[in-house]
Amino acid sequence: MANLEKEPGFPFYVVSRLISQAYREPLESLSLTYPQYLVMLCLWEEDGLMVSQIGERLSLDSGTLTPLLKRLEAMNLVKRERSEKDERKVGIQLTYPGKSLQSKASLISSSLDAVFANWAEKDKSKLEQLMNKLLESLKSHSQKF
Amino acid sequence: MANLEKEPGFPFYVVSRLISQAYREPLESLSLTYPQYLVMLCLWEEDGLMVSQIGERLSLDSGTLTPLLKRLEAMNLVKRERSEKDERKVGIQLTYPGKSLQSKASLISSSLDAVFANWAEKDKSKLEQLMNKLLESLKSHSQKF
DNA sequence: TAATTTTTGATTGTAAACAATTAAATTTAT
DNA sequence: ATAAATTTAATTGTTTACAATCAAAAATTA
Repeated sequence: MANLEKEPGFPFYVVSRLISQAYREPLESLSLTYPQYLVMLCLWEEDGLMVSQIGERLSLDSGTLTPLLKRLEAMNLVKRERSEKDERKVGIQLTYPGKSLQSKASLISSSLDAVFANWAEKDKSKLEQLMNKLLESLKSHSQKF
Repeated sequence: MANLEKEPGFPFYVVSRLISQAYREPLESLSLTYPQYLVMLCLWEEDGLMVSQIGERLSLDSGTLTPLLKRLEAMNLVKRERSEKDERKVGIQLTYPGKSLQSKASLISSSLDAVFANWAEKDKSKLEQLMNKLLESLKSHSQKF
């Protein structure tokens, strides 16, 4: 494993995919994918966000978000409405079913609890802290976000 | 941010994508994507691996690897040869251009150095340690890997 | 041996992810 | 005011990523 072990990015790549997989089963009850769930979390926090604002929060661009939001619209969870003031902007509004889904979603965020079950609290909080630090470092070196 | 902040998986999701983006520019000189680069790393470490063995090392299944390997074959970096002993198995051999590419690849693993430049050595090693621990925890809860 | 199960990779279909480009509207500068 | 630059989202094309299924071969069991 000499080569792969020298790649500092590799564990992050695998961990991210395994986490998405861990969310898959719990999210089936909402018929959402993991990225769709994250978009819904944004909107439950603040309804009526512009596409660009969702993109800022999730570090995703319109090439990813536009089709994803159209799928959420097709599921009748959101409405996409072009702003009248600035017709470049598209606001994303939760529909009633979209708002209602939040109650079902409260259990999802504990999907990783089993994974961390036998972890020391200290390690969990340290990892969280270092991941946030890394996120900031990466963003400050990123052109896009 | 109340909702997103409660999602323990979110930072891993963003970090992984920002890391892939950070590798994009350095990897352009090899005309490789990040996942293709990881496959090549496996093969530079051990030539002639079966598809399933690459999948184990990278936690990827054949639905991802088969088309990726066909692209590497189209680039003349690998050959795919069905085993004579067990005709279900397909061995992946490096071509001469595939082997030669390794010399150009030595610089790639330092693509994140700038990101970690002002990090304390202690934090870096702690993060690496905790990520490997998390990887093991996730794998032990995974059906697939 | 014959039937069943497992292994292995390929295929199909859907959904992200993102670079590059386009189009339209707004803002800024001249 | 008008030209140039910026913002914003959509579009296009390529590449992952993965579930589900299939087919063939091999290994196991009856």
